[in-house]
Amino acid sequence: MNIRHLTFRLLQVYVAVVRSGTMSEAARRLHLTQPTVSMQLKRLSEAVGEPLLESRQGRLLPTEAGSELYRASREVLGRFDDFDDYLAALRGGERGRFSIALVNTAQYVLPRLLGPHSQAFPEVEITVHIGNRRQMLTRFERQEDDLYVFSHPPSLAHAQAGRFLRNPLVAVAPRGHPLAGRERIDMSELLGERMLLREPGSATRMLFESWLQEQGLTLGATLQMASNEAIRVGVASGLGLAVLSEHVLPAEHPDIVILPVTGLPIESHWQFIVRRDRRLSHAALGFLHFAAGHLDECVEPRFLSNELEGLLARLAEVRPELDDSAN
Amino acid sequence: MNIRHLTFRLLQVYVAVVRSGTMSEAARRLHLTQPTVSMQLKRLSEAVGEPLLESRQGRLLPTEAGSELYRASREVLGRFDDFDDYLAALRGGERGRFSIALVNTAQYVLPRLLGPHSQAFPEVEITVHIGNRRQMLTRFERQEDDLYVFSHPPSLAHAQAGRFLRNPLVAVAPRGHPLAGRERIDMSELLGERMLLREPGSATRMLFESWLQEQGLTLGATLQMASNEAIRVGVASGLGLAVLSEHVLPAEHPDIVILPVTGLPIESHWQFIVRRDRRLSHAALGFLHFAAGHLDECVEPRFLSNELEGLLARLAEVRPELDDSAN
DNA sequence: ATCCTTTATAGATATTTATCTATATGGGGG
DNA sequence: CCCCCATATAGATAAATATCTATAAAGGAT
Repeated sequence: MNIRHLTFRLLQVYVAVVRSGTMSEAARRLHLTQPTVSMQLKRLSEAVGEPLLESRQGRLLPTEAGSELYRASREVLGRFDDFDDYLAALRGGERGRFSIALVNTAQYVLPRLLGPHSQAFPEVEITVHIGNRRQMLTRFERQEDDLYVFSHPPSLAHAQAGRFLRNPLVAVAPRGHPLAGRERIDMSELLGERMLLREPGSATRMLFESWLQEQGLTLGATLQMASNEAIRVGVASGLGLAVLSEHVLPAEHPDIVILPVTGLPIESHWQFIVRRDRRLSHAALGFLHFAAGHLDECVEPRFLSNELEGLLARLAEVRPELDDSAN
Repeated sequence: MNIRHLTFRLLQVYVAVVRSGTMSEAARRLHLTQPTVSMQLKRLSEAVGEPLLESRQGRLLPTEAGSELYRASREVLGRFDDFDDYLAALRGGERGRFSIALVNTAQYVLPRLLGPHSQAFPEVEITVHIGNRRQMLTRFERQEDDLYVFSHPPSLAHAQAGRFLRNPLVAVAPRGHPLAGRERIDMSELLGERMLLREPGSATRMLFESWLQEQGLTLGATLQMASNEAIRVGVASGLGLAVLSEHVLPAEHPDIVILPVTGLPIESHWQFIVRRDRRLSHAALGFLHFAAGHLDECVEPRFLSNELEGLLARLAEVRPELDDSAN
């Protein structure tokens, strides 16, 4: 049997003929003319190298080889119908896989979105990468992930961004600190205190430092710690003060107070970043849609800042071009 | 996904590419040029409507959709490989189905061939039809079977024949009959006896009657019985004499004797008859081959008359033309 | 940066496919 | 014996397929 010139269409026609028992009838069902069907069948028969049908009292009945071909055809066509379903699920974002890279601080809120999404789409497999801003930038350059979360996007030449959450940086002190009761504090008053800082390369530190520079201030004593968690605990236990994302504080934080420093909080926003040059997986796109629609149910209202619809709209515009050129 | 323009060839190429991880390598293996493979892949990708492969550190790795397509392709190609095996078995006569129509008398010997054949090819399903000559002729006209066994073939315009077994008709009498001890008997001496005859339309009766006519003889009293079995028992129990196929007698037949009538036995031969206008199923052809090769092991040497090789040679000649025109 | 390998695109062509209309052929039922 | 339905063949054509060679572009490794 010569499999080379076997098309799925041919099998469809054949199945239709076996089902209806006559070529003319099959032709009508397939919206083809009878000679067309006749030819197709002849081709198929030649490809197989055996007669497939024989006329018995006006009906076309499959021969031995024909019956087996019919079985094979149905299985094969069925398999590709399944594949079609699979594709549909993939396209609907109900299935598939994507990876997302977060800067450290975002890990305090992203689970609020990822959790409900997994609930809604259990077939979608998500890989989360967490690290500081510098590490995330490297991943971004290497195009290792579908989605990225930054406060300040890297060059937008190759990417598009959409804000979704406020990320205010606040100054914190241990409960009982001398400044804790004050109604208004100037940053300069804090410079004498030891400040706990994240490592260079952290987004929080970067933001804080550039804000200080704007204010023309310089830090006194500092202590570097590699995680927000460590800093929070450090502050609570009197190691020093710090400026960090409000999201890092638990809902209840009896041992820590936020200082009403003039000029704070430093406002920043987390945003989803999507590379322009990498095709976004359906699953990732599905997640963005999910986030756009359910963000308000997943985070506290005061942090809401949902500009994802805009991002989705822009993505939808660019997509078609990519579709054709892609691989 | 547009299944219309999906060919098996395309899937083969795709599978080769996924396996080797590069298009160039796949092209070499398939004895194609690299641009060819590139184009094919592009077409496939368009048919599916999704990118299938992405380049990761120099290797082409399937995307989510690509992996599923790979799975589907392998299953589908595998299914058709199986179909190919099935066809091969069919062609080799190892599998399939055929039907054979026998005149009554032949049922005493045909099982000797059919049995061993079934032993050798258990996957071949055989339908046997048995009746008298007239019934078999009707089946033959209607092309209801693959093979027929006659002593005297019908018009050979639409058929080919090959002898395979002597079918001598002998005169029999009950043991102890007055003529039983004689060394030579003339047929005319038997005409006074009552003769047991098969029904009109039976081959045995037809042969016997035409022989009588040649000899210018006419029967006296007759008694008609519908089966060879009945006649044999009838003769044994003294109902009369008969002329019947030697094959009808069991190996040991203590209550019946064969009379040495001058001019007997009437020589005839059984032959396999194959219609020219109906394509012979592989299974039937396989049986003829089997018969040609194993006849001598299956029947007593004195009945042997194997001219099947000639039939097979003639069939092999005609076949090719049919092959093309056959549906 | 530069070279090598891999992939993609362009341009070309013979073949095949998919499909039609018109017509011939053939087998059963009255 | 003729008519009707089904099937097959012929002839035609636009589209697509399968392939090639030559060349450009892209991505990694040195």
